[in-house]
Amino acid sequence: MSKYETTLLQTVDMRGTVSVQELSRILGVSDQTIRRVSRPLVDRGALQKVHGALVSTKSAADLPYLARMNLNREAKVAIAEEVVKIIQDGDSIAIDTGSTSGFVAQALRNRRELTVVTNSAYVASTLAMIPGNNVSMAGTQLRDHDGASFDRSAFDVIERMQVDYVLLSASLVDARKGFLVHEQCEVDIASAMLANAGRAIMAVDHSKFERQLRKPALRQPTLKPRDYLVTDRAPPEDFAELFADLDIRFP
Amino acid sequence: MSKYETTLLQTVDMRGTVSVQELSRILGVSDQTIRRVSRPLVDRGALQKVHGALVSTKSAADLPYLARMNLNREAKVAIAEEVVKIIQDGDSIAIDTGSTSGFVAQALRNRRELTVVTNSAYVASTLAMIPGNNVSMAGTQLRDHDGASFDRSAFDVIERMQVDYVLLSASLVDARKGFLVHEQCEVDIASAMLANAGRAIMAVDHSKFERQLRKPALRQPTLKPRDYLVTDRAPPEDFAELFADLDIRFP
DNA sequence: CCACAATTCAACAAAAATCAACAATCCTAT
DNA sequence: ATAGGATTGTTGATTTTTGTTGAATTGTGG
Repeated sequence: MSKYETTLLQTVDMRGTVSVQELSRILGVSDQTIRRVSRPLVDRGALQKVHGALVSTKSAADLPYLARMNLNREAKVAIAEEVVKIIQDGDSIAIDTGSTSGFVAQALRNRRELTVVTNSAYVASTLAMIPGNNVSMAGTQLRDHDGASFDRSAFDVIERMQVDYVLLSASLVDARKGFLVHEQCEVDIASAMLANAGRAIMAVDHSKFERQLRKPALRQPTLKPRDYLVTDRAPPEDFAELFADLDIRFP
Repeated sequence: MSKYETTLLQTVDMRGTVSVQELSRILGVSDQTIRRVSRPLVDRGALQKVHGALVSTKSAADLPYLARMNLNREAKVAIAEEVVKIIQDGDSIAIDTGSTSGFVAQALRNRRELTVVTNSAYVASTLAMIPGNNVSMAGTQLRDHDGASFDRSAFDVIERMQVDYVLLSASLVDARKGFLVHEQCEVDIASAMLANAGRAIMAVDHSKFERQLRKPALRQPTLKPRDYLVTDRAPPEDFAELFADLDIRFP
C-alpha cells in the first residue's frame, strides 16, 4: 500500500472527480506516479478512471450528494418514475433523505397540490418551487454533504403531520436483516415518518441487493403488509421471504 | 464516461435549457466537444437535444423561481462574484431569499468552512452540499414558488445566530425611499437578520434602479454606514445621497 | 419560396494523456 | 558503508481526446 493512497482516495472522494494533473500538483509528484498509484485502486474498484481524471466510486454512503446522484442514475430515474405513478395530485407525502429521494422529488414536479414534509433541503427546495404545493422543511441544522437534518425540530415537524405516504430508502438490503442504513439518526427519522403515514414506499435500486456490509449497519423499521417496494430489477431469489407481504413494483 | 458528464448534466438540469455555446464557455471547451460529449447522454435519455441547445429531460425552466433566475442573468452572476470577494473562508453569513441570493449561493461554493443561516431552501440546499460548511435552515413552512420561509420558527433560528455578514436584496430602489420590497414578511426577516449581523451587503442589479413602483412597496430597514452596496453598474446621479455612506462595489 | 444566418456533422490535424521501459534516487537491513 | 529492493522521474512511442475546417443541414425573416 502506497503512502499516497489515503490522500488520493480522500481527495477524489471529496471532490467526486479530479484530474490527474491536479492530483500530481496536490501530492507533489509526477503524473506518472499518480497513474501508478491509482492503478491498484482502480483494479480493486475503489476508484474509477477516465481519460485525464479519476472519478470516485466509493461506497455511496460518503460521497458528496451531487456525485451520488450520478451513480446508477438511470436506475434511480426509472424507480422515481415508478414511485410517482403511485402518488396522485393532492396527496400528502413524507420524504426522507437519500439520492433516490432526490430523483423522486424531480419526478414529482409533474404532480400538483402536493403536501410534502421532508428533512432534506434538496427535496424541500425542489418541490417548494412548484406553485400549489405545500412543503414543510423538517429541521434546522443541515448535515454538510447532503443537506439533511436530524435535529430535534425535525422530529417536532414530522410528528405534527399526518400523510398518505412515506418514501423511504436504504443503503443496502440484506436477505435476513432487511433494509439497512448506516446512521441511527436516519432510522429515527424513518420511524417518525412511518408512525404518521398511511402506506410506505421503499425505493431501492438493484445495486443495494448485491452490496456487501462493510460498515456496521442498522435496521430500518419493518414495513407493514401492502407497503410498496419499488426497484428497477427483480430481486434475487433469497429475498422472496423478506418481501412476501410487500406490493412490489418495477418499470 | 467522460469527465465532463457530471458537470454537464448538473448545469443542464439546473437551468432547464442551456445553449451549446454557453456550455462550451462554462466548461472551457469547444462546442464540438459539447456535442460529442452530450451525444451518449442524449442516446441514453439523460438529456434532450434541440437545435442550438440541450434541454433537461425534466424540464425546470418554466418554474417561476428558476425563470426569474434567468432574468438579467449576467448581471446577477457578476454581482454574485463581487459579493463573494468580500466573504472569506470561515466567515459566517445570513442570506435572505431572492434570485440574486441564489447566484451568490452558487458562487459561494468556492469558499470553505462557512457558517450560513438562511430562510431560503434553495440557498440552504446549495450550500449544505459543500463539505465543511455549517448551514442552518430557518423556518419550516415554505412559500410555494421560491421555497422561502417566513414563519415563527424562522425568526427563532435567525435570532439565535450571530453572523459576520448579512446578504440582502430588494425588488426596487427609489432615490427618496430607499430599498423596497413587496411583502411585509420580507422586511421582518431582513430586520431580524440585520439585528444579528456585522456588516450588511445589499445586492441589487441595475434594473432595480429604473423600475417603477407599481404595487405598494415597503421599505427595507436602513443600512448602517460602511455597509456594502454591490451592483453591476454605477447608479444614476440622484441616488448619490442615498448611497453616501455605503461602500459601493461593482465588477 | 428564397436567401441568409446559425447550427451541425465529418474528417483531419494538433494537443494531451497514457503506457512501458529504463535510469536515478531513496530506504533499509546487514 | 553498501547491496538489494522499491519508488520515482524521464523519455519516446502509442492512443485518446480535442479543436478546426469546410460542406451540409436546419431555422428564420422577408
